[in-house]
Amino acid sequence: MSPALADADLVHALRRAGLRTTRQRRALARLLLEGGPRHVTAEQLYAEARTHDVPVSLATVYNTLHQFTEAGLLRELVVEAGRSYFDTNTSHHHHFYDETGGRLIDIPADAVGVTALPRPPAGSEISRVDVIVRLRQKNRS
Amino acid sequence: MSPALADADLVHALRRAGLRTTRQRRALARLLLEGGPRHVTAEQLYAEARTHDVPVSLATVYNTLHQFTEAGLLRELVVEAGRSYFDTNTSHHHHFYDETGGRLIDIPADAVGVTALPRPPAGSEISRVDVIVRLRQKNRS
DNA sequence: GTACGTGCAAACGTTTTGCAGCGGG
DNA sequence: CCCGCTGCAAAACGTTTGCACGTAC
Repeated sequence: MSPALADADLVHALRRAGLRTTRQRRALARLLLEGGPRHVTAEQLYAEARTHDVPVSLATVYNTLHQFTEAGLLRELVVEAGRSYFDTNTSHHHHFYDETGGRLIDIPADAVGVTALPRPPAGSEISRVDVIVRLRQKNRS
Repeated sequence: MSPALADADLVHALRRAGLRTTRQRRALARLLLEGGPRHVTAEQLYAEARTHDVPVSLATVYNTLHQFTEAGLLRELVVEAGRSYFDTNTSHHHHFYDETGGRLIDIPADAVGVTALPRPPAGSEISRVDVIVRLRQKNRS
């Protein structure tokens, strides 16, 4: 269903990020990076790994997700209390969040204009602007 | 430091929201609504209540915050995994989030322009647009 | 009087951590 | 060979829940 990623590509991506290319990281990187942009929770990725017969523990999934995030391979999204999503699309963009189903949908960055923000407090600078458009099921009347 | 709120005002606000005017709710409402817009976590409010000799349990603080939110007296904000903030300013506006100190600062709604959003998926409508501008400590070089 | 609110402690789901052992470089 | 990574289990964290008692109305 998706173009197979060569092991060499994954190894390269990991090494560039300064991470050792362990079996688990390669497997998780493949699951994450294959098949286009995705939004996953740790639990989802963990389940997926086990489905694909990738022996990995939940703790390692969390560690790996955070390492990938620090390395710039992923972006962490917080839209709901007590749950983190990880987005494989690290470029600047925004999100719809379907509150009912817990699903995220990308919004291209250029679809949202952010004008004339107040100057950030002294000593700080903007690290990121997140726009989350929350969606509610429409009245089925 | 802040204009004392008459008990009658608090009672009125609660009754309008369809909530019984218990001692705890009156005390928490006073802490929340006195002294201008605030952003509090449940834990913060709990600590504050105890400081002010308001006997209340943490569970009741959570219950009350959610009831107030449902009643439209508060707005819940999720900016960080595993922590909810409650904003006493329920009008449409956005936020700076100081990632270092965990502090929130309001941004007036009209300082941010959101243009030409893609149409929401069929069957859903926009319930809210949250803009979070994340701040990082500037390089002290 | 009765339905709703409260307090406590225990349960919850997600995330983090401590540590012995494994394996990439 | 060594240091970083892994796995497990246990702990930590914020939050929710179940139930007996209290209280607003």
